[in-house]
Amino acid sequence: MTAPQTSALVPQTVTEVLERLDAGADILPKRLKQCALFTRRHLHLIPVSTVSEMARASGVAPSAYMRFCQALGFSGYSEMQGLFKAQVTDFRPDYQDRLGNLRFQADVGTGQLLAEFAEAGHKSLLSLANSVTNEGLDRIARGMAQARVIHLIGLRRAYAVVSSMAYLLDKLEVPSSLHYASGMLNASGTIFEGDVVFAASFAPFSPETIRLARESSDRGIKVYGLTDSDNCPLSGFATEMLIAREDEVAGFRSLTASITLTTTLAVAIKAMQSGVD
Amino acid sequence: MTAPQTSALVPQTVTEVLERLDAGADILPKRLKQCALFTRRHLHLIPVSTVSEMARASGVAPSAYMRFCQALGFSGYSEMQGLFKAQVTDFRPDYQDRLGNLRFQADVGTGQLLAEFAEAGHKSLLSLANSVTNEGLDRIARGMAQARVIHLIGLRRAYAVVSSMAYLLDKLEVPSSLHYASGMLNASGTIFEGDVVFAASFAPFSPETIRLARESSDRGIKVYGLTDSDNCPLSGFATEMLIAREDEVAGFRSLTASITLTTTLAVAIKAMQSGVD
DNA sequence: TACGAAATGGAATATTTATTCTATAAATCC
DNA sequence: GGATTTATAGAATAAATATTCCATTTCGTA
Repeated sequence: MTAPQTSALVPQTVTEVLERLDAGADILPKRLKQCALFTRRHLHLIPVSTVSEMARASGVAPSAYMRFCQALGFSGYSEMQGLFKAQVTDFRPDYQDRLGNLRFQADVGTGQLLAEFAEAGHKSLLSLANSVTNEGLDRIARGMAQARVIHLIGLRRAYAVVSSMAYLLDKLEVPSSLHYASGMLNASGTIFEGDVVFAASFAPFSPETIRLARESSDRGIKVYGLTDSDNCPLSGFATEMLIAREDEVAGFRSLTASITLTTTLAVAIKAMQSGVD
Repeated sequence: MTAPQTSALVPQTVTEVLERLDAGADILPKRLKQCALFTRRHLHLIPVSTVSEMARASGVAPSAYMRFCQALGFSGYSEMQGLFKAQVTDFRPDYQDRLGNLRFQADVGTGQLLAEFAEAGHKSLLSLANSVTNEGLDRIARGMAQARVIHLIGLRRAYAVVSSMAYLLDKLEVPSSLHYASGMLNASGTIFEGDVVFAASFAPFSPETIRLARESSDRGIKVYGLTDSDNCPLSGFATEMLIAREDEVAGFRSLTASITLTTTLAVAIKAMQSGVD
């Protein structure tokens, strides 16, 4: 075994790069330390950037960044970039052969599954624009912006949707209240005139959600609904409905379209309350 | 109002590219259709591939792929690649800037806002394929599939993510436990050997999440992490990390990539427990 | 402060990669 | 079925990018 060189061997994994980056933070000279610092926090830029870009972003000359790569053990930038590009390239080597049968079964790997869900997400987002009209969304945002308090209701699959909305509305300082399952039986008592209800319910529809929304509606409270189906019970009495269909993979659906829609809605509500628009 | 030309203009968004790709599938000549087909399913490869690579993967000559880019409305491959690289390169503004940004661009309508969030969703899904490797996801699914109980931890923005995962795992009959904020101080007592922890934490990172995950890790429990940043504290001790970056609109982010990833993960875990794969 | 060693930035060079051109092959129309 | 347009693949060229070299500066040490 020869002298304990700091580098010598070419890093083979991202983990190894990280280790050398952290180790080098102390011993590297000024400019190279700058490179290490920036690179450590922007690893994701490596595959899509040129040396010059990484150098400029790190605040050094291209040749300095070059020496930085070599100090890490690579022959140059290309070799380092190759390691990071491989992360992406290895992801799906032979997709085209399997087009057609996307069944979630034995021969389908995990990466394939992710590719399928991503694809389903793209489709869901594209169809979102078709089912949601500009004016409808605008009316809903306007209606909800005038509420004293926005009551959010959603169970099961819809719970994540309304809870993300609750988080965002809270951050935006829009008064809202997230109704949990346990408190729903008598939640009616906390909903007053001037409030609005935003209820999300996907097929098969939770009776509790429907009931609470209907009770509110009966008392003259405006109810806005979000669903994934044309025959949602909410549409029988809701002031206005939103539809977000999710493409499915092997019978499973993500929440891409729904959460994109509710996120938009929350931001639009805040925008209107701020007097703009 | 003039007729909406199919091409002519340079696509400015991923959404537009997707639309033209889907439209062109019918009208394009043979080789260019091959390009469209492959590219549609491998959008994430564009930023890290050369024309030759994309051409070879599509089964055509480089010059054919070149014409394909031009048929889409780009001047060439570089221009198309630039659009996809930009998504990674784009700089994310700070938390404090959000309301300011919102007011600044509030003259855009609600429908425009939805289009922007949809576009951000497309980008996030593309970036997901860049940061998650086939093998990494596979290892994680395998590791979590062997757990006695999966403990889900996530606060604030990450809460919706873990709660949707909890719902799905429950439906799939995979033993899991969702940890809420209030119970987290002594939650350590409910996590035993043979369990695994799945912790989600986005910048700025919740100390509670990190602490509970670290405590578990110190006790020999396997911890898997989900974050949106290269420098998440979890990566210091987690067995394995997942990164899901979300593109943002006016400083606001949806949860498209994160939930797509966790949905995939849940289904993959179940698949492994069922003995397939 | 003066010396040597190490580090730096910009310019020169080599390599890779995008793009265009052209001859040949299909497809389409009359 | 021949003529004309359109598509294709490979070779030639142009552009971008990585890499090296070297004169100059900076740093550490005596």
